Amino acid sequence: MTESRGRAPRRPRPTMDDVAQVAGVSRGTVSRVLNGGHYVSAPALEAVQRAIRKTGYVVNQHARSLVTQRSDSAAFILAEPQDRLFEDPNFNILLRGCTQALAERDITLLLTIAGTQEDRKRIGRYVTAGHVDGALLVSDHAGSPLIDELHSRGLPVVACGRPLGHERDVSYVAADDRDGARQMATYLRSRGHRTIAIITGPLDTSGGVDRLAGYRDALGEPDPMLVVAGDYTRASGEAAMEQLLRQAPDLDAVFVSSDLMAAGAITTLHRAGKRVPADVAVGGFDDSAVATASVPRLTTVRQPLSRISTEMVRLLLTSIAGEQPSAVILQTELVVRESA
Amino acid sequence: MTESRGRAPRRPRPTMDDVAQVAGVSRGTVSRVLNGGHYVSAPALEAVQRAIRKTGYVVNQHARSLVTQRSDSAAFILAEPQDRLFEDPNFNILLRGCTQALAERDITLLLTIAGTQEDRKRIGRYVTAGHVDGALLVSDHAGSPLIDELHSRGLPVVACGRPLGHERDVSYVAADDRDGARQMATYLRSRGHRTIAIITGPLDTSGGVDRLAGYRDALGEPDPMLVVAGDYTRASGEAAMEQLLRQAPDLDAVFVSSDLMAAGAITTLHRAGKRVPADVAVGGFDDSAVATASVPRLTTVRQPLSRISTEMVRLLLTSIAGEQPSAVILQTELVVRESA
DNA sequence: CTGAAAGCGCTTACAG
DNA sequence: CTGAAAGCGCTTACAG
Repeated sequence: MTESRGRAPRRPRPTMDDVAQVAGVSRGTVSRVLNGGHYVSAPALEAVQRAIRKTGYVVNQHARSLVTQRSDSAAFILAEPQDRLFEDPNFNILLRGCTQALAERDITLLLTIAGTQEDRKRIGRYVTAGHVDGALLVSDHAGSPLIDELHSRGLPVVACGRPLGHERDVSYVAADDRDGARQMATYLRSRGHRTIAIITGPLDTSGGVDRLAGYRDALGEPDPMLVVAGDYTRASGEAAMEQLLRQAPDLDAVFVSSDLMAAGAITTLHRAGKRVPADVAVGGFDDSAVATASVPRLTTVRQPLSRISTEMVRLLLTSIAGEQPSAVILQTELVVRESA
Repeated sequence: MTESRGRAPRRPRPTMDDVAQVAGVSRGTVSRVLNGGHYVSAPALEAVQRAIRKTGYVVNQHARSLVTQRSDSAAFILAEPQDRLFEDPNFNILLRGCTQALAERDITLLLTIAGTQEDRKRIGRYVTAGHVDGALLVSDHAGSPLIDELHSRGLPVVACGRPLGHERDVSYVAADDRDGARQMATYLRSRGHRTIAIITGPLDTSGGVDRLAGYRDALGEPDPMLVVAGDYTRASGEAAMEQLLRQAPDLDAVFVSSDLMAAGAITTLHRAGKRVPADVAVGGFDDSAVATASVPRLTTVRQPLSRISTEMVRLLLTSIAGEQPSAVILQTELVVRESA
């Protein structure tokens, strides 16, 4: 009664020696059972399994990692203020895809949020102290010290999106942002729009510069009044659209570099009394959940996020296995709905 | 040139012995420097620090943890499908508060999402393998095996909200849900409303049952047609409101057990041509960011989430230090805005 | 197939 | 204040 209540007794955890003793075998045999059961006789195997159940043994990961030099876990590092993780459905998909792909290999994914400079330091220390075998780096900005530190420590890293300035140093997986943007811009022009503005992502990220480059490929060098940068948040989409409306009131289309910002832009347009797409056509990027939740539903560029996750995990595993860094670029696809 | 490109050389990590040799001291002295610098002479201290810098030494956490039996990290376990984390601003605040409070003690918080049964198993294994010193358990449902496993393994655990069925086993921090609900229900009646419905949270969580109990305290046993359960998501708020409108078309007020669900309920009311609060008054619970973003802004019950975070961390630390479990109940407060 | 032994990289009494 | 030594709990060749 008293035993079953209150704090669970902090009895010392059973070790492999305890299991070995109960099973009547040596510690080495217990270890072999734990690590695949090869070279173990059937009776020994069963005795060990029974002993494990009886003692409630759980391996001590620190001891194991100390000798194997592996932790069987990886870090998902989000180099953004925490709010972004919560606001942007892309991260959601990405995180889920990576978690699942790693779980299949029995690797635990630890989510860490490196929003502040201080966070980045703490996380840099954490991941380089051997806690993880590798890192998936999401949404890092050019000039961030994080990627430098991870790379210089020799930690296997895979970035999501082209890591500006580190294209040859670290592996990465990216959608073909430039081509996707080109498709969208070309489509908008083909629909008869003449004054096509762009809301870009941050210009220290590949999504920012590459989607702008694709727009330029299709439409040539734009009037500077038609270009405003956002930071991928909904609020920044609203604000950027306001600025565009002031700077270029005659625009008849806008290519927005993310669906979430596009949803924000639509809010601003409605508030200004503009109809979408009749007065202003709006194209997004991502094809995330926001695209179909938005009214009208977004014409957008689909990037294959779950495929991106599995490729990131694949590259991470090969990198942990000692391979050279490499890059994977995935196709994008125009998805036409109502907003443009 | 080739050296600076491609894969960083996987040189073996420097160990304490390397540092000791460079500094010309023993390994013990290096360890003392690392652990606070007590009982170390000034020259030795400086020599070691220089050697650490020169070698780029980083402690091997596994080796350290093996002897200290501590990992200096804790798990934040969200026992919900992943989407909930992203949708509900409460988790955001909670996570941030806990991360920060722990960072001050140099403890890293690992976020794990235990949405599926399989996740829960994997995470149970992970946290009981010594990876973390304790766990913060958020949004667990009655009957979930997770809390049993953690507790039976003797892992220090602090729950957010009253852990139904484990009130004496594990520490927890909760807002006074029942009193908050009582305040809201009393307020709604004082405003002249006569047919006051309730959208509850899941009835296998304390937030679900306790807020319903507070409503009962104030208004007595309700007509069953006035009670519908949601699951704290916005979508469930919309659906529950639709059901209420069908079951009790004459209702003139509704107490919704979370702000996010309340926002969903308002969407449904507007869609049905009802004005808020003129036709139907809506009261929320949480006072999260949703409350002020909603139109009209929500009258709601404030729960002190950041205070809850710091208390959770405090209890976790005392539990890790070996103290008996205890509970902290924090006051709630009615916040009147436009929706009721 | 199995056991004895070395060793992973630390911390921490213990002498000095 | 400092060094030598034991020991944390595992895995993995190495003999047998």
